[in-house]
Amino acid sequence: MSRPTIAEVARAAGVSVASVSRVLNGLPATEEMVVRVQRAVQELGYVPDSRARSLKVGRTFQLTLAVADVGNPVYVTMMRAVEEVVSAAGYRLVVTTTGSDVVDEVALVRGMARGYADGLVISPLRVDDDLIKSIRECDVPVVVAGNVPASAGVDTVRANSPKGMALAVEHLLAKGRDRIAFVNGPVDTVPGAARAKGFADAVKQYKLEAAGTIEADDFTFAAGRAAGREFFETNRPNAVICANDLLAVGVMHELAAYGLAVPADVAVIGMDDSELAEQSFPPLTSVNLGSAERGRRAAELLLARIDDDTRKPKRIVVQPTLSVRRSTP
Amino acid sequence: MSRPTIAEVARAAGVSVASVSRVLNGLPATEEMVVRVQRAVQELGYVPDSRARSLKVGRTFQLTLAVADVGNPVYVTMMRAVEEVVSAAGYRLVVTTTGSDVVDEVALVRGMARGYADGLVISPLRVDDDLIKSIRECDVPVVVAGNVPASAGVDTVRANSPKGMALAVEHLLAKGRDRIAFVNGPVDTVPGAARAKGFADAVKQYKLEAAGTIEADDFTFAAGRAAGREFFETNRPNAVICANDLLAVGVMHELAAYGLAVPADVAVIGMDDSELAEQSFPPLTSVNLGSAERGRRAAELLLARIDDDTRKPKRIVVQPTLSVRRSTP
DNA sequence: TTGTATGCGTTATCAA
DNA sequence: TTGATAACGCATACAA
Repeated sequence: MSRPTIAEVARAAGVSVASVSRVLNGLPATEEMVVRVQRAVQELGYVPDSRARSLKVGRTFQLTLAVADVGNPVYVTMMRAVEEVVSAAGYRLVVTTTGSDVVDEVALVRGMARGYADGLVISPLRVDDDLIKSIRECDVPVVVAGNVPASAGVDTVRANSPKGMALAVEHLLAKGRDRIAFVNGPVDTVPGAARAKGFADAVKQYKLEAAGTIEADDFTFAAGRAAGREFFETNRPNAVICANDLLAVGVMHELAAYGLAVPADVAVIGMDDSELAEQSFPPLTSVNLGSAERGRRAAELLLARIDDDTRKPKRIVVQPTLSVRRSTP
Repeated sequence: MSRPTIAEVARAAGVSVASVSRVLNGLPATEEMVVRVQRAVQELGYVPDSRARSLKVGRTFQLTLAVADVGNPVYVTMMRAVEEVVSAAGYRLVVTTTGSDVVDEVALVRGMARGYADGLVISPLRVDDDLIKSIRECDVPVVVAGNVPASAGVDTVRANSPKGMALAVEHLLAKGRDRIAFVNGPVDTVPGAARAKGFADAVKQYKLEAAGTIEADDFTFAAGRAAGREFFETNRPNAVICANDLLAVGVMHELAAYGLAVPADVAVIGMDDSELAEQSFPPLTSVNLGSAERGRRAAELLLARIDDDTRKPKRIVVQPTLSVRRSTP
């Protein structure tokens, strides 16, 4: 015996399928009707089929969050925030990993047309015209957690990297560190470009002589280590800012290998203020770019747009703060 | 104008909906038919609706992976492995966080009856009769990544914690550490109970005098720190084995706070061999309980069972290895 | 308030 | 090989 349908419940309760549906969805019904239906539901162990319901109402009550790398702890933070908001609104969250290739991102957005989910929060690592186009043409609402042009006409919520970079530089200068190096991720990515600009701005504003910039191959721990190796063969900075926490932890490992103490010899600042910042040793001073708040607001924007698709696209910017820990003096 | 349906494609191509469906699903058709349909599909930008398809074929081509805590890096490893297998088989993966409460796990398994997904891999932290019952009664195939009784009649793939614990103890003894402490997670959890038994066995086998056992409140970094604090006020072990990497990193932080050097004063071994083990400082010697392989095999079992529900339940045990890093001499 | 009947978009069965 | 048509399980417009 397979799963009972609403028709069998109706038969068992001696009422119509419409009445069963109404009771199940909390629409007006007499006390007796409610009792009869609920009893039948109970007895048969009836559970509504979400597939059929989805087809009928045109919604899956499922939302997608697309991130580049589930191994990056910043996405854990963001995921938690998004999950909290959407589940409170009665949606399930589907987390998808796109990888760092933009064609996979485009394929994902295009695939949304199949109706897997009612909406999408995407945090794209790389953005090109194809991606913007696919987002604009997407059948379901999309919110970008990241930076795309206003012309894309889409809700966005992004971090303020330049401001965050300024916080990091100010902190280091206040602690007397003036030879500041910068380890970035790939500059052809959205966060990479933003961090690069932020660092350049800060250097100019504070009239620093930048003690070298290096572009790691990726935003990962391994890339951070490799960058660190390359780095300390050429420069001798007394501080280094990294584009995210994973890179920073990688660099710290390499510093240790070179016998340099953190923060005594070299101060290190990460970005994202992820759980890893707290767990690393020494605990990592990190720029909190508001990943939790960005996730929360992105989810809220998505829900709002699902509710009303005519509203004007919002562009939210979340301001950074600095979480000072022991990797800086 | 909204998304085109198969009927509109049929009209545009001047053929029947049945023919369109056939072409789209690669069933036999004449060359000309294929061309005409594909052209119409192209022109209209038709994309099949997965909701309707799901209702008709009774499958969503979606699989669920349920884990306790997305912040635990061991699940990242497992998730990656599962994702790889299921996506190769044409399924999307939905990752769900259950938290550590068994009633949430039961609710999740029960909810599968709604037909959200075609199968479930669950890695339960706590197991009770309700959960076993819900798994046995579940409408879709379930594979347990963890330890449940054979009487549950379900496919399982689990780690060999006792063996892993033995590896850790042997390694420490070989390095001359004889006062070995143990920081476990909650013993009312599946992994907690398994680790506890494993440590007790190893202590007996190697005739150790255990230098204290402590039960942390959770399998988290914060709980590890708290456990470490409590610990080093009472005991002075020269080695400590932790039930997972997060706990181990927490304990190492506390050791540093007490001015104890790792591994010189105290050797530390974690379990799971997650990415965090590599990233921690010093890099953490960790028992690899085969989380990647467990994920892979669990996914394979699930696919096999979806394919044939009559096959006899398999119980796979994955053997551990030791990843030696610098937190041990 | 309740029941009847229709349709959501697709696949599958059956005749042609 | 192709076309007409009946489901899949549910929600809802409309009638009673």
